[in-house]
Amino acid sequence: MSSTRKRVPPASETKPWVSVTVREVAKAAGVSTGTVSNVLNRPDIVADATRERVLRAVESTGFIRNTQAYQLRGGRSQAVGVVVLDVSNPFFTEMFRGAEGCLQAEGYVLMLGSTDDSVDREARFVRALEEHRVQGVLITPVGADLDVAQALRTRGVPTVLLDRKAAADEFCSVTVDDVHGGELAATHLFDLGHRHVAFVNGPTTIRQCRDRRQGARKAVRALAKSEAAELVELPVGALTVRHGEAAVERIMALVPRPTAVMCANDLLALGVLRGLAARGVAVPESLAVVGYDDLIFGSMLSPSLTSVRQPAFELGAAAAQLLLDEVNNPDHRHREVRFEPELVVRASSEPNASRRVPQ
Amino acid sequence: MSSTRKRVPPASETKPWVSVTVREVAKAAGVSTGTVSNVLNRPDIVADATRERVLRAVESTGFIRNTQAYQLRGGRSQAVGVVVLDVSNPFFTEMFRGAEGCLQAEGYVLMLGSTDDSVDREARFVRALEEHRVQGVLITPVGADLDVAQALRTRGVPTVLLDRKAAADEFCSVTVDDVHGGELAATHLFDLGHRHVAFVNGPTTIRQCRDRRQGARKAVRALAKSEAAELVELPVGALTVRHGEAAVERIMALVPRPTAVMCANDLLALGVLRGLAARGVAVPESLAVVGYDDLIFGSMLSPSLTSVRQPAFELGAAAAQLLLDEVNNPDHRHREVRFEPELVVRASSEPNASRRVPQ
DNA sequence: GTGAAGTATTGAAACGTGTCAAGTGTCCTC
DNA sequence: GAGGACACTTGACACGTTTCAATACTTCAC
Repeated sequence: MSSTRKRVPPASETKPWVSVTVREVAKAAGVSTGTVSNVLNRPDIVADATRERVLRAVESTGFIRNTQAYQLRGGRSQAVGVVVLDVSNPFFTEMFRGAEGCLQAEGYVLMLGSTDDSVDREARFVRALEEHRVQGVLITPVGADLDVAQALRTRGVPTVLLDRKAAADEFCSVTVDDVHGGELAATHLFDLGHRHVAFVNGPTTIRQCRDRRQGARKAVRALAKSEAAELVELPVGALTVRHGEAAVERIMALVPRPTAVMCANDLLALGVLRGLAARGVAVPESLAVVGYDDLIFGSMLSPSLTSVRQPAFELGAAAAQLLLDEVNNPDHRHREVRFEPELVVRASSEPNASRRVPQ
Repeated sequence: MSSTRKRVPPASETKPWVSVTVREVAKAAGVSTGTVSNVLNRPDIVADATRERVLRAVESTGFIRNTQAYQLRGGRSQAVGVVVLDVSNPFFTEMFRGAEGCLQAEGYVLMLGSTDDSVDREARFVRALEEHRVQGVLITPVGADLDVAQALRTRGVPTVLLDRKAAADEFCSVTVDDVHGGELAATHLFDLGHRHVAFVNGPTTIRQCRDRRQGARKAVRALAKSEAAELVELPVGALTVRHGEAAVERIMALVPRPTAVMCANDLLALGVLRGLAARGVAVPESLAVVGYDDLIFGSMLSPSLTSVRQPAFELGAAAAQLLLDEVNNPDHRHREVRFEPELVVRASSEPNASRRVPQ
C-alpha cells in the first residue's frame, strides 16, 4: 500500500546537473549528515580526524550550501534589499557602494532595484524582497507617506530609511538636512546679489525636493526688506539631465529674466548648463547656476558647478551599520544619523571662485 | 516515549513576528493546504467559490509566499546575479538598468555586486550567488581567463558574459568590438594629423583595455610609412577619474610631448581633462583628448569630450534576453550579440566639431 | 568491575511549499 | 439504482538543511 505512494520522479524532471547535497558529502566521508552540518557550523565540537575527512569530502564533491534550505530551517537570511529612486543617478550608486562595502563584508548579498519614483514599482519590488525573506531593507521611499516602509516594519523586516527622516522613533534613518542645504544654496545666490532666482525643482512628491524648496524659501524670508528677492519655481517631471535641459526654455521665457538658477539636484543642473551652452548663454555672467549633490562630474565642467555636497558614500555606510545593529543587537534603539550638507562654490556661480573645498 | 521527542522551542527563539504560512491561510479559509497552493499556482482547477474564499483568507492573513520554500520544493529561483567591475561607473549602471528592465518584468530580483577587478571579491560574490541558487548570472569577468564563469557553467548555472566574448559556443555573450573601437579612436587622431599620441590605459588584465590597445596599435600599423606615428602607452592602476588625473603629470613629462591623448575609458579621460585644466593646458589646441564609453557627462564638458559610444543600456537588455532564452527555451543555443562602437566627435579633439551624432 | 563523567556521533524531526495519487461527492445515463 | 464520468479536494511526502535528544564509546576513579 504505502510503497505505491513512493514518488517516482518522471523522466522529464531530471535536470542536467543537480547540486550536491549534504547527504552526498556525508556518504563520501562515511559519516552522518548531522556531523557534516557540525563541521560546517560548529567545527570545534567535532573530532579533528573526522573534521579533516569531512572537509576533504566537501572539497571533492564540490558541495555548496543551499541558502534556501538553511534559511528555511530557521537560519538567517543572507540578503538585504536596497531600494533607490534611480540607479543611474551617481548619487545613489555612491550610496549603494557605501552600503555594499559594509554588508558584503558581513556575508550579505544586496538586491538592488530602482523605483523611478513610481509607487507601483516600489510596491512590486518590496513585495519581491519580502518573498525572498530578506534580512533587512534600505529604502528611499517614494511619495509623501511611508506606507511601504510601515508595512515592512509591522511584518518585522528591519528597515532603514535612506535620506529620509522617520516620523518618531519608528525607523532608523540616515539623513542630510535638505532644508539647510536648500537654504545654503539660495543664500549663496542672494549673497552674490542675485534678486531674481529661478528654482528648477523636481516633483514635490519627492521629499528631497520639498525640503530643498522649503530651505530656499526660508532663505528668501531671511532677507531684510530692503533687499527683497524673488524665487520663481519651475517644477519639472523628474530629476534627470533631460528634464533640466528642457527647463531652459522656460527659464529664458521668464520676465523679468532671472540672473541665477538653483536646481534641485546636479543632474538637473547639468541639463540646464547644457541647454544654456547650446543657446550661448554665458555662465555665470548672464546666469549663475547652482546644483545639489556635488556629483564628481560637476566639478569637471567648465564652468565647474557650484553645488551642495552630500556624503553619499557615508550615507550608505551609515545606513548599513544601522541595519547591522538592528539585526544583531538585541537591545537596539532606532536612531537617526544626520549629516550636514556643505556648500561647494565653483565657477558656475562665481567667475573666479577659488575652490573653497579641496578636490 | 516518542512524545518526549517533540520539539519544544525555547523561549529565546520566539520572534517578534513570524510570517504567515500557507497552513494558516488554509485554516482561515477552512480548506487544506493543497487547495491553497492550487489557488496560488493553478487557480483554474479550483472551484470559483473556494478560490474566492481562499483569496480572501490570503488577503486577511497577509500571506506572503516564502520563496525559499518554493524554490526548495523544486520551483525556479526568482533571483539573478549581476557581477560588474565597478558600480560607480555609469557605464555599468546603465547596463544594469537595461537588464533590470527586462528581468524585473519577468519577476526576477537582481543581486548586484562589484568586483573592482579583484579576483578575490569576484570569487566571494559568485560563491554567494551560488549559495543563493540564483537562476542565472550576468557577469563581467575579472582577469584573462574565464575560470569563474566556467565553474558556474559546469555547475549548471546559466551564465551570460557581459562585454566579453566567449571562447567557443560555451556561453552566451554580449560584446562590443573593442578592437574596432580602439582603432576608431586612434585613427581619428591620426586623421587629424597627430603623430605623437599618448594612450592612457588601464590594467591589461582587463580585457577591454587589452582590446582597445590592440585596436590602437592596429591603427598605427595601418598608417603609410610616410606618415608613421608613435603611440606611447601609459598604464595606470584602475579606470577611475583619480587615476586619469594622476596620469597627466606623466603625459606632460613625455619627450617629445604628445599632441593627443587617447584614454581607455571616459572616467580616465575626465580625469585627464581635469588635470589638464588645472595646469592650464588648452584642449584641444595644445593637446587633443578622446575617451571611451560616451558617458552622458562627457558631452557636457567644455570642451565636450570626443568618445567612442557603446550602447550600455542595450547591452544589458540583450544580456537579459539571452539569459531568459537560456532559462526558458529548451533548445537554446548559445549566441553572441555583438554591437558596433561608434565614434562621437566633439570639441576635445576638433575645436569646432559639428556634432556628428545627435544629442 | 562498576559507576560516573566526559566526548563524539547519530538520526529523526522540522522549516514552508508544491505535487499527485487517492478520495469524496455530484450528476448523468441506461 | 448501479455504474461511470466528471469536478474538486485532500493529505502525505519530498526538497536540503540544522538541531538536539539519545546513543555509543573512552577514560578515569574507586
